[in-house]
Amino acid sequence: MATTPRQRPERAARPSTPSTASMPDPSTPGATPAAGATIYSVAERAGVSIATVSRVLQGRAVVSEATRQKVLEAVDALHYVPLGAARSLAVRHHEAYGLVIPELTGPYYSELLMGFETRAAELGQSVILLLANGKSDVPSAVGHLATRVDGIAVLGSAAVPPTLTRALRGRKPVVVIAGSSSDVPGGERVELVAAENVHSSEQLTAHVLDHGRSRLLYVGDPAPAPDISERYAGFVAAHTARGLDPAEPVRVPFLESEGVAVADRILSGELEADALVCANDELALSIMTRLQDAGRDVPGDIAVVGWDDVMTSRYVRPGMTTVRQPVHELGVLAAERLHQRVDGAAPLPAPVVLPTEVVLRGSCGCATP
Amino acid sequence: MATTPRQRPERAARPSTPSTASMPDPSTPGATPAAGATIYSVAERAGVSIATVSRVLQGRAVVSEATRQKVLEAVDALHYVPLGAARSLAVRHHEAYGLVIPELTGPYYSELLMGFETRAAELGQSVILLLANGKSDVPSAVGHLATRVDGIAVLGSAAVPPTLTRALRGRKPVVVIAGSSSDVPGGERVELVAAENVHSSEQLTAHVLDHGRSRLLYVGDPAPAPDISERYAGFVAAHTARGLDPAEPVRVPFLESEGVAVADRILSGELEADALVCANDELALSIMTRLQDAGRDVPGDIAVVGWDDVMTSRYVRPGMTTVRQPVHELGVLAAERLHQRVDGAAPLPAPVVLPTEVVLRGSCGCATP
DNA sequence: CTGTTAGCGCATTCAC
DNA sequence: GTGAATGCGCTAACAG
Repeated sequence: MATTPRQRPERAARPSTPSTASMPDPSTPGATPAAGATIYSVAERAGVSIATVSRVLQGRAVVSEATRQKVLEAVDALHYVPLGAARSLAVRHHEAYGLVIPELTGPYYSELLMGFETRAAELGQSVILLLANGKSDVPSAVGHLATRVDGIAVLGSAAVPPTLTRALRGRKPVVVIAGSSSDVPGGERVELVAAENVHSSEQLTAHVLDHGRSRLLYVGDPAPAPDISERYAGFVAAHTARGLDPAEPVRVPFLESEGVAVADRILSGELEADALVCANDELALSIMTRLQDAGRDVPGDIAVVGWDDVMTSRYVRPGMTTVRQPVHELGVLAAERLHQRVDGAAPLPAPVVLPTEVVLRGSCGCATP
Repeated sequence: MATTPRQRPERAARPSTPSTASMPDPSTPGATPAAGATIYSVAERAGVSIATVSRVLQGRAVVSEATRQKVLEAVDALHYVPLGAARSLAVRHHEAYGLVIPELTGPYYSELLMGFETRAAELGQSVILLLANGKSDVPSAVGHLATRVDGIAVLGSAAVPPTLTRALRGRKPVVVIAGSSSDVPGGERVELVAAENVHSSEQLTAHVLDHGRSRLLYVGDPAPAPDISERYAGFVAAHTARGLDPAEPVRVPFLESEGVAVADRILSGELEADALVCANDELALSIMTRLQDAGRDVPGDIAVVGWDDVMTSRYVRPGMTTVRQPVHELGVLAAERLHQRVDGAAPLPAPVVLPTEVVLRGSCGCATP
């Protein structure tokens, strides 16, 4: 077979309108052409080459207004929807970023995702979401994700980072959100973005101590999530700074039901404390409510503080003292960094840390505003 | 140029290990090969054809254990990550579904998304998320999305459906979540999945009337969201059934700040009512709290009920009477239907409607549990 | 301003 | 059980 000009097989185009389609009525319904118009069919119908079709669709190169119109007309007459995969293959970019988070309960992940998606969209990137919880084989799920994105953002607490960063070994840019440096095996090309934890936790704990409390308990398991262990470190630091002895953390999962259980252990006398520093608001809220229902006075008998400033924290009485993180900004930042990296930028040598804000309400002992 | 067998340009493969890589130590770090291993480089390294590589990676066809190992070895020596776009182009499927929702505040969208992602993942599909709010040009964003997915699920209240379904005209399967039949212009190939609204709203309203209330107000704008207008229809129906005259809805956006404003209008006497049926919990909660802060007794002076059963509704006192929707299931269902459709199934003729559940707590006047 | 021509990397018949 | 060849639909030089 000699080198003949590429002959596209005439797609069984069975024109929906008989023939003289000189001025087709676009509003005519039911005129769906076979299926799968391609750049070739559009080009043919417009009487131009595929390059021209590509040009007007891309809007990059200059095309005469006349041919431009012909192409546009053909495009919507045929209901042409370009095949993203073909474009991706040609431009050698997926134009998509992956985001891996554990789940989507509470405002934290949602805000993160919103920030990420917003910025990604501005940058012309799609976002493919992967929820790690409940996936039986996370590594392979991540591997599959890597197949279709230019870069991946992972939440540090997703328990994926180690596996992930190893599996990808510099193959794709990765940014770890709210992770710790230990997530980065041997200086791989991984970046970190996070909200400040240690200092604000120390500050919050000190504030509670300033209220005259002396037997504080830290509630929540620091082990699985880097940010939580940082918060516990702050808790410890505040104690150490005054020569006090910090208690071991009460290691429970971050569930409302676990909060109730902790409250019961306090009510039964098993746990003793005059203040509770909780790993997040869900825990703090469920504990406080249970305590109150049992007749305890918060903060009179016992102070309770949380972390995240969820909506409920504004509605309960007393209001929940907590810490607000710039979660949305974290998402934005992650997308931004990913974009830089895909563009060829070198990974930032040090983690980017965003400031947090302690929100004082009544549950810590402050005069309720 | 005669038809010579396709000569792949030897990728500048500068082998990271000198030569005799007979038994390469996989743990050796820093051995990242150039960049972008392809199926060709893997094949070459394994001494097989690309077809064979494809076979073992796909796991479909039968390959001898020996060659299988060689391939696998080459794959991870080269850190081969297949290019999803190339696969998509070849198999003529994106293996991805799009989900279009307005935003991600509150538990509703999150649960929906979780359900959708979970089911999609089980079906081997990625999910590309598009948040409509804040996008200046939603139709084009959706158009771009259509470029890279096999099907799209849209939230009825996203205000996209009409544009969307028109723009896609049967090009891709679409399922509208919590939309109304009016979203489906002229019997296009669009499906509807939704939670029941009219009946449960009527039931909830009747319950409030049964508490002896007579001047009910519906708070929230039914116009933009089909599900809200259905709920208002239920509100109306409950009144009509007893020969009562339903009030016009108090048309406000679904924001806490708006709830506060509504409460203020009640406190000032501008609005008069002994019960408030709110379009969602956020509204109901902000109104109730404001009323209480001003000294009003809920439900004594005025009853308040919401919709969605958010977390806060369990924590406030009195507990918020509300309606729980099977949101997660809605997401699962949407993914499921999309998959069926992509598989060639015909669109379901009638909407699939999932049952909801009225949750009675104290804010309606019930003895608070 | 427009058309021709190569690939992009993978899955997939066919042969063998 | 394995290899050679072809095409998926699009972008991007390169000519004209």
